[in-house]
Amino acid sequence: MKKIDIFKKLRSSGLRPTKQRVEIAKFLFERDKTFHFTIESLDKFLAKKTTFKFALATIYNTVHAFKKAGHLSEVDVRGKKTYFDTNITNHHHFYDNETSELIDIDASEVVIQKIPKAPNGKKIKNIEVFINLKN
Amino acid sequence: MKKIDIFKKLRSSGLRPTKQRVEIAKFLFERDKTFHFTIESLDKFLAKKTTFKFALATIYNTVHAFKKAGHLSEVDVRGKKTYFDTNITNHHHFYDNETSELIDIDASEVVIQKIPKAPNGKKIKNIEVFINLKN
DNA sequence: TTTTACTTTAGAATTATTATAAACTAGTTT
DNA sequence: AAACTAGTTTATAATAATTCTAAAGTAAAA
Repeated sequence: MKKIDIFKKLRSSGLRPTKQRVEIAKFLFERDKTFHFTIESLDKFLAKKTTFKFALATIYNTVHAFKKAGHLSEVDVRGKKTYFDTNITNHHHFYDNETSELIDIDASEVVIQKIPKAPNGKKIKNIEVFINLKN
Repeated sequence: MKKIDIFKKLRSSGLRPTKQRVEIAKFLFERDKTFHFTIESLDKFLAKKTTFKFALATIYNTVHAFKKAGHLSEVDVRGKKTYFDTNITNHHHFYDNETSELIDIDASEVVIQKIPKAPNGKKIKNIEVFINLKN
């Protein structure tokens, strides 16, 4: 993804392309594979990669802005920290408890044959399959 | 579940049947349906139901002791609070985002036809299906 | 009944996250 | 290009959930 695309992505989401947002967006979206992270890990990655500093609050703000704009999704993982995912398509996850690592599973790789119907008055919003791994 | 069973349950898990643990165990396990709760909600329920006080730390300790002993399971729910479940069988959940409520789905009600194989060196520990609900 | 090891408790500490308010900056207007 | 305006970053404070700590209490063993 080119710089100009980053700018477009931000603009189209009503986000001003500030120095920090561009840097975070480049780090998150200029890659081939999907990327999973927590705010803490993102902060560390950015500290290594770039010269200028990011306030933690800025990282929180920016990541949530991206999430709100639909550029990131949030993943349900047991634990205290919130995990984010650059893969915003409908998909599932492996979770490796030993390494606390998430691995994407393409939606086509999981076929569900039978599912209960939603309780009265409710509809199914989405189905998440979470496969816990062990060694 | 009778009081004597509660005692046995605690004993067999290496837990001394103290006043607090017995009271919490009775509240959690003397019921027909499975029960979902957070520490905060359990604290409120106990405050209503019983006369003596429970330190929050005791509730945390006791719930974690029950979990460690296999009497409770923890549920992956996005958000800050940790959810627990008195249903320790292999099963799935509906999650109602409007009410923050969990509803059990029996394992037999979900049939998965296709699943990817675990990454090299890893094995599948368990599969959790999480169905998000909307109105 | 004395002892010992485990528990409870209140409060402090920690961790993740969100709020705040001042300083700053991008984009627009002049 | 200078001035303006609205959105942004920052450091720090506040909040929320959870864990830690050390003293006081209690169950079970001796």
